[in-house]
Amino acid sequence: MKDKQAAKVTINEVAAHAGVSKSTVSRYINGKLDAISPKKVQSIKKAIEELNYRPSQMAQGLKVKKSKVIGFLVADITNPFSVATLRGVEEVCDQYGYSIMVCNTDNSPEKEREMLYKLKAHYIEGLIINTTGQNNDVLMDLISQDVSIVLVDRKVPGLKLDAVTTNNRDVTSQIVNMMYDKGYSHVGLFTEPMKGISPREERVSAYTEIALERNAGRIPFVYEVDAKDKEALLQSVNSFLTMNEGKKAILGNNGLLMLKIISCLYELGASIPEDIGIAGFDDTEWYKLIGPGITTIAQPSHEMGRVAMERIIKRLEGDESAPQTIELEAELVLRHSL
Amino acid sequence: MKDKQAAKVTINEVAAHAGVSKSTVSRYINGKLDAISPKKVQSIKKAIEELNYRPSQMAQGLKVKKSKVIGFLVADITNPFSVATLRGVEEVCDQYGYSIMVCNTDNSPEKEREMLYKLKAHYIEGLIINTTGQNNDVLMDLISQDVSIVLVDRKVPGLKLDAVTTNNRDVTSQIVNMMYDKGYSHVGLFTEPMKGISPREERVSAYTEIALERNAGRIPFVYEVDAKDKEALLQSVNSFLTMNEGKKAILGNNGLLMLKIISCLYELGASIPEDIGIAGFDDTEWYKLIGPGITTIAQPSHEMGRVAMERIIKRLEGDESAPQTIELEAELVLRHSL
DNA sequence: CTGTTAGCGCTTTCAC
DNA sequence: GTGAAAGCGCTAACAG
Repeated sequence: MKDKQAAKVTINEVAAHAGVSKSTVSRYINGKLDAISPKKVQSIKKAIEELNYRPSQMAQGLKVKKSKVIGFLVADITNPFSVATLRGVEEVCDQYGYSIMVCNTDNSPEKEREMLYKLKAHYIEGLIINTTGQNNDVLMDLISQDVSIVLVDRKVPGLKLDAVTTNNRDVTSQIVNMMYDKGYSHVGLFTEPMKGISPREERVSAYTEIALERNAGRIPFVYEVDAKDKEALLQSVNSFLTMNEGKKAILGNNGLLMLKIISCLYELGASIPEDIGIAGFDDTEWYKLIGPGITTIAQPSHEMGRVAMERIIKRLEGDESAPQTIELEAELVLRHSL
Repeated sequence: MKDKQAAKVTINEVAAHAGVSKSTVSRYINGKLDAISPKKVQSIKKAIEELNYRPSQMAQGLKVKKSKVIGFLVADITNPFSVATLRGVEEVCDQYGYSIMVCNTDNSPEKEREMLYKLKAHYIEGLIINTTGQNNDVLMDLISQDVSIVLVDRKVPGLKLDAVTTNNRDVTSQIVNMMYDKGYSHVGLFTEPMKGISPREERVSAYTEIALERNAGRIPFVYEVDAKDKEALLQSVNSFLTMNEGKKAILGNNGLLMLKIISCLYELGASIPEDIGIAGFDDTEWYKLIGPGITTIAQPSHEMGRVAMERIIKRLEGDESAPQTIELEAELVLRHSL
């Protein structure tokens, strides 16, 4: 390590420099200006500027049990949906002086658990989480430690927590109906394993309901696939594509999966929407540039992040009202893939 | 606030529970096991498990001046390039028990400065930054505070810091040459304002050099545009497109810009590569699905994140060698947009 | 208004 | 081996 390390300036130096006690400096820092004589305010201000002093979050935090950091725990930060949400969270964090600690879980409950403990050790004040649903005990522990939690996108049954989600059921019904209206007799839903993940389940359930209703007698086509298993996915897509009847369309359960499905379609030489229609969830700017433009359900992910963080701020400010789940509206973006 | 708050379990409870002093527990936590009698090791282990104890990072940090957090400061976390890098950083952070604090600067030097101070207040041990280059003083201050800094993607002249970059010049020359080889007589480079940002400058300079060499007498076509100003961009693209001579191709300086340019091309009804060729930097999975597939220079962004973080770990472990810039190889991904 | 004092939860000499 | 004590940088009574 370097030893020419300039000692960090502390409240003591400021106090000495300004000729006051550190309590007074502390008061100044905490904005209790009207409890300090104007001249001292001036000298403290001057000292702080000259020394370029910044209070240590660690020391402050240790004392008041407030770290000014909030945790953002998602399955995969690489997912554009998560990034957009993070952006929203960040905007309001910034506004209130909070910092964000970002963690990936890769949908692994064990990793999630580890991360939760890590975040706890950092005394996070709030947590925005896209949970696997397998660590409710740790979540409860965090709650008892006074950290404010809000679930984004995924709700957890039996966990009374604030949540911000989208109207998955409605919007799924809407698009599935539209698909049938457009004359697609066979609409297949591709989804990653549900594993109790609420938005996936809601979409599947809404789809199934409409499929049953509109397509009497034919079983709904739900393909549960692993987006990472390219071969298997290709198989599934191909088997759906080559069923020898009807006009077909695929509904993809999320953006990442859509990407894989479209790749498969290209590989199989199927053209959109002539050979097969397709629509999905999430929206990225790229969607409009792919094929004829992909019709999709755009989630207000950025907004979800903002709302989630605002909820946390409210909680931190003392709001004790019952947990609520805020459902934001997803938007159907019509392009030409159907 | 809730008052049923379960007190956080501290080292004292553990000590009491295990019937030892807190010094001994501290020794245990810090792995000095051979300095503790085996039976005490057992009882401490048991106590920790039963109480589900985790040492407070804040308290530890305050004492040893190590927060176990590293800062990740980028212009725009929404940029896929940044996300991939973050992912890489995260992997190695995880491995060494570090947490990441993520901040956006939006390319604003003022915001960057604010964030740097914020990060400093959190006693970050390391910083991975994609800098505007306008806050070298704060960076130096951080250095004097013993935080290890590594620049990613963007180098800063005059700042002797570790950096990880890509071989922009080489790879740009390569692709530009290829474009001319393919018979494009007019290749235009579209870039966002250079403002001293090294990769942009390097690419423009490499392009200019080749353009001059291969296209004697014709001035290079460098369009400096604002990716956010849709109208102006459309203008520029159109003016290049409608020059009434030669076979044309565009080279876009980064992924975000590419997206906008391709949109413009679609809007103008130009088809790729018949009416105009195009190639760019960065690579996202979507590139292969757009038009005929976009030829691009894929940066090893994930790898860059890993390498950057590994560099920090080395520094933190005491490596005092001279700052080095590690240049990773970008890869030319040939598809059919040229 | 302002300084003194006592910790926050941990690490680290320094004795025993 | 192990505990007592001091202190990291800060805040929060409590006097004055």
